[in-house]
Amino acid sequence: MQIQRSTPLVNQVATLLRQRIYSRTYPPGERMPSESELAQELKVSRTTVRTVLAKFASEGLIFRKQGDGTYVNKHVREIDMQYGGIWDFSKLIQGNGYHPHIQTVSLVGRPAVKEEAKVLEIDLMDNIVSMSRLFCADEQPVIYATNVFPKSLLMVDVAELDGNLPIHMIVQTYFEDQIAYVVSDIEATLAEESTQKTLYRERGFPLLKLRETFYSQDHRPLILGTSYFDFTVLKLRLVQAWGK
Amino acid sequence: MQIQRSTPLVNQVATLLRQRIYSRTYPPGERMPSESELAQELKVSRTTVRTVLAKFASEGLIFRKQGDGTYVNKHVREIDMQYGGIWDFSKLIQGNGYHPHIQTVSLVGRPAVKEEAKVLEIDLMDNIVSMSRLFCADEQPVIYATNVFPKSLLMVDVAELDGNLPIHMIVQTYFEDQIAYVVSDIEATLAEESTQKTLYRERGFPLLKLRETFYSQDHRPLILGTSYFDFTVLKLRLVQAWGK
DNA sequence: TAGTGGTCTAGACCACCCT
DNA sequence: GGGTGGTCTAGACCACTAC
Repeated sequence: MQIQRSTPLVNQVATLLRQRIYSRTYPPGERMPSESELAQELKVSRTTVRTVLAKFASEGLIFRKQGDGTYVNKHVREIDMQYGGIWDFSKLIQGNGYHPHIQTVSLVGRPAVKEEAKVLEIDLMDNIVSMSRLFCADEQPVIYATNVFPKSLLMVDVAELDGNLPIHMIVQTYFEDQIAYVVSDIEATLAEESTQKTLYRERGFPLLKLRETFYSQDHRPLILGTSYFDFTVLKLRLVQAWGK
Repeated sequence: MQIQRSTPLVNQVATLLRQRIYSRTYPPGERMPSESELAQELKVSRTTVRTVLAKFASEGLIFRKQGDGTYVNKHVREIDMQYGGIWDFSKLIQGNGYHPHIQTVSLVGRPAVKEEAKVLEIDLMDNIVSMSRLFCADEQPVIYATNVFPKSLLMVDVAELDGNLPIHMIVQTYFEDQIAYVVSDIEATLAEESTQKTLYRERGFPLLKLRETFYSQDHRPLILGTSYFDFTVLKLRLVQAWGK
């Protein structure tokens, strides 16, 4: 009868409309119902509908033409891939159509070196935890990622860490904190014997290198990540909508 | 010709608050005035203020804590850089602190090859225009970009093209159209003699390769771009805010 | 002209955080 | 308890596009 109020209306509406778009109830490239029609059908205010549509537009999922209507992006499939951000590697692998698998290569504690201390805003030689993991797409290794973080953030013993969790779940579970934003520098590099040869490709093969810093809501750096990325298997794709 | 309409309130508010944030009137990491205070001071509704703050939050410029307040991101400086998107190379160069300069290397018409025809959704051998440009940061070459597009989109003669314009201005001026969104695939590659050697670095130097497709509002592909990017000079940095 | 999205308002109640 | 952001409403007018 009435819509449940357990979760916010905007979220419910967003979930519903997203489903309709991905299930082609509103086909790619076609015009979808007007704001007023949606508001009437879902028994919510036009403002609530607009909040959701604005978010979709900023993701590039839909496009809106004043005086005309709202259209579903013809290339939804490609956008689907990057939904969730480029730094959630498991989701990225799924988005590329593979089944993700994480293998923990090493998990050790050691003192921080200069650059780590600087980025993580801790003292030189403070204890940090370094976790190296190999992400596989259908058993094929595609990303080699090393994350380091201050040991002081850990609420549990290092041995208790579950290396299969995505990074934001690790923060949530073991730090009792939340990732608020990520700053990623994208570079290119060559596969070196020391780290990548056995994992990926022959020496000298070009790889993408991601240097990521994860921050909490109060701007504290939580994790410093360095990842090597085989783009021949996994597409690193961004969709950017113009303006606002 | 001047447009009559006064600028929308949300845009005015957005511009003002952005200035205050970048000029440190609201210092990085500090709490800024509440929504109600801002609404009162600027004599607009709280909804209008919230629309602007929501946009800022999605950019990672501010963070909001329910029951507490709104905080300016401590790392505003770094976020500044990517504001405007990663595909406006002139802005990107400016964001890195350099003065941008564009040099047109070649501008020719020719028939489309297979992949170009497919991506641009035209027939094989249809006429296209290929424009190669070198972007410099303080006279140092950093990006080599080739853009191809169907000749049929051009409203003027090829000779009239101004190679100094950013890509979205070219679309606006010569296509009488608008870029609505961009799909970018990011790859790594090695500098080759044929294209990059004289422009960038020694052969075998790792470069970023961007494959971009620019779309109009009605989902027509406008331009296919292939760019080689020297990340040692120019940082390719992304900021992603977590969920919402 | 009818209908669309774009802008904007005033006010209500809620969930949450601080002291 | 008092203030903050989060959610939501009902309604108004404007700018634009298709017909």
